[in-house]
Amino acid sequence: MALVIYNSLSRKKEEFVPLHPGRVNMYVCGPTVYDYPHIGHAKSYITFDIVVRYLRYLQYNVLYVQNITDVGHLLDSGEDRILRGAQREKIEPMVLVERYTRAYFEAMDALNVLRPDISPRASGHIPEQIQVIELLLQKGFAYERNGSVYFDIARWPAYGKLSGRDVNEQLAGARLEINEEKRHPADFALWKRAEAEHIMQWSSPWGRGYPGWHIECSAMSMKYLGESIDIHGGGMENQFPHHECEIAQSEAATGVPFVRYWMHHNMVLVNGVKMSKSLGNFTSVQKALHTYNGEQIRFFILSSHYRSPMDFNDEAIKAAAVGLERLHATWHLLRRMEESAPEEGNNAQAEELGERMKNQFEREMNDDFNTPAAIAQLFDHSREINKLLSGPVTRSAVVTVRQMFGQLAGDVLGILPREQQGFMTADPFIHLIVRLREQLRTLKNWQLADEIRCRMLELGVEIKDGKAGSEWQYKR
RNA sequence: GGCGGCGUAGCCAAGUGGCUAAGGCGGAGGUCUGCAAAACCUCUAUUCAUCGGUUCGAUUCCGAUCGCCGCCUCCA
Repeated sequence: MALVIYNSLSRKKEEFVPLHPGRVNMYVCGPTVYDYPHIGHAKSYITFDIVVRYLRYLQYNVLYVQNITDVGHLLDSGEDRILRGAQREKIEPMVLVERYTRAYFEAMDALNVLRPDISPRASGHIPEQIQVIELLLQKGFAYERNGSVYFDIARWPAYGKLSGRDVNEQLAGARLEINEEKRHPADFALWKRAEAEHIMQWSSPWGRGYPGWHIECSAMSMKYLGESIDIHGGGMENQFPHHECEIAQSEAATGVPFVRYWMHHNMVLVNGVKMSKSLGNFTSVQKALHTYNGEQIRFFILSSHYRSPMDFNDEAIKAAAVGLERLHATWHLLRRMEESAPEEGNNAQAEELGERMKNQFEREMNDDFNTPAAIAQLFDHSREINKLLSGPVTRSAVVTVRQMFGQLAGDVLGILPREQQGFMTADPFIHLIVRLREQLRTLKNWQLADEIRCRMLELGVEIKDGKAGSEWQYKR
């Protein structure tokens, strides 16, 4: 069965067919870097990390662009978020941007989110944005007023097709004061005139100013991925107005469809309400990482579907983390058996299991990246593997199953423990201690053996004694 | 007021017009075992918010009601 993706544009699941066979161009709305990333960001970027990883698993050549917004994203008060943050921390705006861009990547690294192929910054693409705005003015889709440029909604009847809205029925100025410069209340800024005190400003054909929030995505998407792209991802809260504006300005400028598949993930809730910076009820990724490790947070996020809301609470994460231990235990067992299993014997059962693991996992993932169902399959596979490994088994059988398990749970879902980096880890020393302790056990020196096990656990290494010897793993 | 989503066991969470409603956590019992843990086996929703309708048959489709959430120019 082929991959099916829920397309927000049609509100249906559609078979995925990329514009160019074998390659996928994908753009995801990145963070505005004025504060630490929170769990909501984690859900967003883990969601699209899975999309990229699975598409690559399916042998697509994926080019993944995710912007860094560092200008033009305004608060209700009209202040730029970046300038506000810079004032708060009493530093230069670009120092703030650099600080939180790094914090963002560090957090995503900890969550085992692969970095995008390109992470373009809005402030580094002012000429490209001006170019798109000029094109829109030439074609008559935009107008200039007092040094600001607005998109003319009246010239673009399709505005509202993504979010199912009729702009004329929306309450004009429901939350924001009506801007007298606009012809229609729904017209949105492509370029804003900068007052003298506004530090972040650039020269433009319309005077000193700065770009509107929406235009960066259109300009950078076009620059790196072309006029029509396969997948554009983002949060549901950005469906309107942000993505609606992107479609309008992009398609008005190029005359071709902007995005083939729009993907929107649902929100993270805290006690039933949305987690957001503006509500102040967010948990930063850094803070969550004090309590849980990256795989645990990632696994918890993947244990509900990306289009479902997710309530971030300790009870649920702890329960998920215990479940993840089962998958890790199977992984450790596979790794250990790979070294100890004999060469001789029959592999038919392992071949059959590996094939079934692959088919069942793909069946779930092909259904709009159904990670909770795919994880459920892994639990079933895990049980089967444990049973297989408790009987006579050959090394090549173990390798077959280990490779498949590693590919599905590790490469695609990214929930297996990662190899330690660096030229030397504690592993060989732990291994030595475990071996020595095994000798104590054969001598029935239970007291000392138990003390070593207990002290090692305090140091974060769990030792389990089995019939065939002792196993160990890091425990956090 | 407009647009969209959700309500499945003690908790988390898939799913389907009809055979036994996945999986995880928790709980109960068992096998194994120096102990501990793991692993394995068995059990743990006559029922899918409520009420109607369509249908031979609905948790699934339709309508209404209740509850919760998001968006309506700030957000991942």
